[in-house]
Amino acid sequence: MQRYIRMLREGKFKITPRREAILAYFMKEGKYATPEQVWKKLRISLGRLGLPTVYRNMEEMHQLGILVKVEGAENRFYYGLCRAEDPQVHHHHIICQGCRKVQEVEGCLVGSLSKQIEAKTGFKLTGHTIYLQGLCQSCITVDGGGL
Amino acid sequence: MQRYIRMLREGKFKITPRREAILAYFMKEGKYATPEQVWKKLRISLGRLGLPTVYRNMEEMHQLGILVKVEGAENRFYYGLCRAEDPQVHHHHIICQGCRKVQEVEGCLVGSLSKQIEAKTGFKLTGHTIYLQGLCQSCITVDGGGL
DNA sequence: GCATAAATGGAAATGCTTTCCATTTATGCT
DNA sequence: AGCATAAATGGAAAGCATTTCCATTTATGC
Ligand SMILES: [Mn+2]
Ligand SMILES: [Mn+2]
Ligand SMILES: [Zn+2]
Ligand SMILES: [Zn+2]
Repeated sequence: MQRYIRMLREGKFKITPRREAILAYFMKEGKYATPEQVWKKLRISLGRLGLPTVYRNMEEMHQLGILVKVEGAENRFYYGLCRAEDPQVHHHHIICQGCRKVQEVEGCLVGSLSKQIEAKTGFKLTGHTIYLQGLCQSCITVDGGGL
Repeated sequence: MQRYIRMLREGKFKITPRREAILAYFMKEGKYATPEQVWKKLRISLGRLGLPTVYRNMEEMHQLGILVKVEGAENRFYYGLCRAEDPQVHHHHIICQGCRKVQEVEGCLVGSLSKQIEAKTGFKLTGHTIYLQGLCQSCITVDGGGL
C-alpha cells in the first residue's frame, strides 16, 4: 500500500480517502474491475462517492502505472493492480478468465522477436500491447472459478 | 476481392452493393479506418448509406475474419483488411503509426513462449491479443507519412 | 490556523455504437 | 422472368460508458 501511496505523491497527487479506498479495494481483491464495480462497492463504506471520481482516480492511477488497463468484452475497460516491483520496467500481465485475477508476466514477450518481426515486415517497431488470457491455478481445477 | 466475397457467402451473408463498396474501400486504402470514416467516403458514391449499416457490416466482416479490429486511442475501434492467405490461421498484425497501414505478421508471437509463461505464472494460457505498433518503410523515411 | 490549488459529487453533456422498425432488396425456386 | 421470403438497409431514437462543468469541500504546505 505504502508503495502506491508513494507513487501518488511522486505524481503530485493528494492522498485522499477515496484514493486510499480504491487502492485498498484492489489490494484486497487482486482482480480486475470496472470503475462502476469499484464504485458500487466503495459507495457503501464511503457514504458519498461520485462515479466520475472513481473514473478519474482509476485513470490517473493507470497513468502512474499503479493500475493496468485492459479492454474487456462489451466495450468497457477494466483495471487491475500492477504488482511489479517497478511498474516502470516494461512487462506484461495475464488475466484469469475464470476469476479475473491479474498476474505479472516478467520480461517482454516481443523483445527477443522484434528483430525478426522488423526483418519480415519491413516495419520499425515502436510499441506493443499484449493481452494474455488464461486460467489461474485454482480456476483450472474448479473449472470456472468465480467469474 | 473474390476471396472476401466467397467468405461472405460462406457466412450466409448476401452480396450487396454496400458490402462490395466496403470491401473495395479497404482493398484500395489498405489502412485501418473507423466505420465513420468509411461511411463518410462511401456515402458520396452510394448516394444513400446509413451509418448503422456500415457499423453492422464491418462488425460482421470482423467476425468472419475479413477485417481486423483494433482499439485505437480515444476509445474508438478501427478496422483493417486482413490479407493473410487463410485468415483462420492464427497470426498477428502490425499497424503503422504514421499512415495506419495494416500488415500481416505471420506466425504467432506467443506460441513459442507459451510454455515458459505457463511455467512462470502457473496460469494455463487460453488466448491472447497482440497490438503491434510501428512505422512502415515509407513512414520511416518521411517521418510521419500521412496520419 | 490559513491560503490555495486540487479533489469531489451531482447533473448534464458527449459521442460511439446499437436498437427499432418500416421499407427495400438479394437470392433460391418455380 | 416472376415470386416468395428472409436478409439488408436507413433514419430516428435509444443505450450507455465515459467525460465535462462547476459550485463546494478538502488535503497540504507554510
Ligand atoms: Mn504489472
Ligand atoms: Mn490478417
Ligand atoms: Zn482464476
Ligand atoms: Zn506508414
